[in-house]
Amino acid sequence: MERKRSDEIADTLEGLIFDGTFEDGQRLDEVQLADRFSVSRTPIREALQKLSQSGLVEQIPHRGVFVRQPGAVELIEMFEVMAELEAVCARLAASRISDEALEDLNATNARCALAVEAKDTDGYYTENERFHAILYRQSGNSFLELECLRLQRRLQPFRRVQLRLRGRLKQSMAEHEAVVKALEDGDGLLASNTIRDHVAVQGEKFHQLFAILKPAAE
Amino acid sequence: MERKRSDEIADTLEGLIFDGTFEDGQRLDEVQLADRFSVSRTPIREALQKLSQSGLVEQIPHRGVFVRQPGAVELIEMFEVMAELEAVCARLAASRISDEALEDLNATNARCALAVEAKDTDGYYTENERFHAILYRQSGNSFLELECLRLQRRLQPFRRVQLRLRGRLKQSMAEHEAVVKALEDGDGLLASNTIRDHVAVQGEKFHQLFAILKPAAE
DNA sequence: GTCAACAATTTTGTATACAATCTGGAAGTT
DNA sequence: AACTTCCAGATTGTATACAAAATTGTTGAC
Repeated sequence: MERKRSDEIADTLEGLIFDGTFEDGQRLDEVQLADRFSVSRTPIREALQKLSQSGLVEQIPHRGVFVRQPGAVELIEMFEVMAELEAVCARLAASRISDEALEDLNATNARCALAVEAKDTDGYYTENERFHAILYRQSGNSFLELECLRLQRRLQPFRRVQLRLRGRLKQSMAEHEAVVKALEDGDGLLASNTIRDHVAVQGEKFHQLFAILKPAAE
Repeated sequence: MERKRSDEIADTLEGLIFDGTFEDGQRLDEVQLADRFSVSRTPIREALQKLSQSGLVEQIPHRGVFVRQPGAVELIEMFEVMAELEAVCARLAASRISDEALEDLNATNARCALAVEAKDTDGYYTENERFHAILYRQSGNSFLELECLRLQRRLQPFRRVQLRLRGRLKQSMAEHEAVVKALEDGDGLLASNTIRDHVAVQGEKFHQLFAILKPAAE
């Protein structure tokens, strides 16, 4: 499967923005990037436009594109929306989910538990993402599923950071189990509230972390 | 305020897709469009990429971009998500809304009523959009507000069609008033449920309309 | 010394030229 | 006759060239 060069570049740039190589407000010079990737300006511009649509950079006509890292307030807002979207997924899933998917959720949770035991953060992270992805799918609404995946992807780097907090992994797992339990009981409201808190707490935890890290960076 | 030519083209193309000039599955030929707009392929490509990100067209590498009109199922899904997002806005707004904004909502509703009297569909539509926009804003979450506006914009052409249905305008107005009432009482749950039904019914109505119009088009 | 206007440079936006890839059909083989 | 191969045409993706706009630096007047 061949992809376009501009797509690869978009992915690479996305990574560079996520990991902080490009800091907030920095202008991304087209010719510099073209030189760096050994291509012309054309695919660079296409890549930047794609990032602009995702909200990772801001494009100002005749002035250039600038990295746009979300601030604390915006992050909290995004986590709030993520929490609400997942809550919707859970409520809808409660009446639409299949037995097979419930089984799948349990299996995923079991693998999560193994990863926690083994202190395998990466493994936990993968399974965690899978857990949420199943939930999105089981909302029975493909459009909602896609929107959730989109936002999840956007928040990915920030979710990851806060998993380091002591004891968060075990608590997170317990919350997952509570969600599955509620879904098994067909209790949409409970499932909805549980997952909302589960996600919202991540935003709050991140906020704390942010408050700690920010002064240190200056 | 100077805009880029490619942005204008994107808007124009969006309109042409909305009003059905380009039908579903049709390939959008770059050179043809370039000729039509009297520009080179470059701004055309930029415009098409933008539309691709919005989901109005699908871009298949080395094959071209194709118009992608949402089918009945996808539309219902989108309306369901819109309903849920607005429900979230209402719930959040119930505890965050300002007296001033409440006043604004009432004023907008009053103008809606006038438009209904005058059979001014366009006027009603404008005020209706404003009503919802205020609600998004009063969620107190800018990110949520933007997401709502984005989806609203996407559904715009389909919302408009279903307003023609007999008696829908009056009923819609009554629902608006019920939402404001609930917000004034600080009853987030009621406001949430009311607005959800208000939006969801639009999706259902549209579905009916779709079922009627579809056979006629063939 | 400060501010304003203007020119030079840099950078973005668009046009054109070229390369890579896909589509469709004709020719040839089994 | 059906299937495969390969070539020609068309179309997308990328490179380069040019035009328009903005930033920056300099000069000159007050």
